[in-house]
Amino acid sequence: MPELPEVETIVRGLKELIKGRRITAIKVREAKLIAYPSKDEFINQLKGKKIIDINRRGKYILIALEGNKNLVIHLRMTGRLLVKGSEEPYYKHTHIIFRLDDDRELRFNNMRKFGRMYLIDAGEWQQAGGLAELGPEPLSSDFTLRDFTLSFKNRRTSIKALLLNQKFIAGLGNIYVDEALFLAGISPLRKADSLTDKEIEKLYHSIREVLRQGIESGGTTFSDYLNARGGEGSFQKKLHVYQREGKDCHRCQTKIIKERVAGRGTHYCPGCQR
DNA sequence: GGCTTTGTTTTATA
DNA sequence: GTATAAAACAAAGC
Repeated sequence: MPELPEVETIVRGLKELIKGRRITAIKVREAKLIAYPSKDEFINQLKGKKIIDINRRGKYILIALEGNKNLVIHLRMTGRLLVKGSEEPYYKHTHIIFRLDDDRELRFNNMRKFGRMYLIDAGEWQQAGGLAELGPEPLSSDFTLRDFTLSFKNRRTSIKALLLNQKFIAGLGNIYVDEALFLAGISPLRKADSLTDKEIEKLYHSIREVLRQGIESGGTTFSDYLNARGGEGSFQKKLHVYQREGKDCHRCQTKIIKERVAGRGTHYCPGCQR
């Protein structure tokens, strides 16, 4: 599940591998993955464009192209962006292929076909799904404890649901929300406005810490996630609660519980998360 | 063939 | 308009 650390790892890989390259041809084998504009427009506008830079906003990948165009990509659950030599065999579920001018290819692989691509002009960010409405970047220096604390006002939903809300904070998904709440010692069932200022501060630091560690480990690979080179991440070895149902808590040896919270599989330690 | 998975959007309700 | 919860949706693997 590509969340902020996985997307960041992919973006860093793409910067090294394809920045400055030119797109010479596009093959679209599954047109529904292009959300905007039409398939024909998408191909026509991309052909021949040079890749200026690659960046990230929340879980969105932003590929800046010459001519003020931006290729925006969301991987959703099972999306991969892989850079391969054009002679290398395709993985299963390779749906869109960008041929580059150095005889390599950028391949959009997507088992469940949930991922989406958007090709937009400079002023068209509204066209790219929820990109324009994202909340703050948790690792940015602009993301202050003061703003985070203030944003809890009048929020009565569960802390789990709130942290998954991309308009509230960008980039967290099911894995890193569960891990951040464990580090902070806060139960996912708590109502957001029941958190004390001290708990919010703990959570603020936990979110940033777990995301930094996730990036340092190159992301979490359970079944699908791979970086741009096709390599796996290693953060799955450092998880405290996610996918550890029934196992002993690393801190207090209580058995980890899994239950549905906010409609999602939610893992936590009833011993040290209150 | 029903169940599971998650990120996001949609819908209904207060 | 805002906040929230629940449902819907995407599709493949088991």
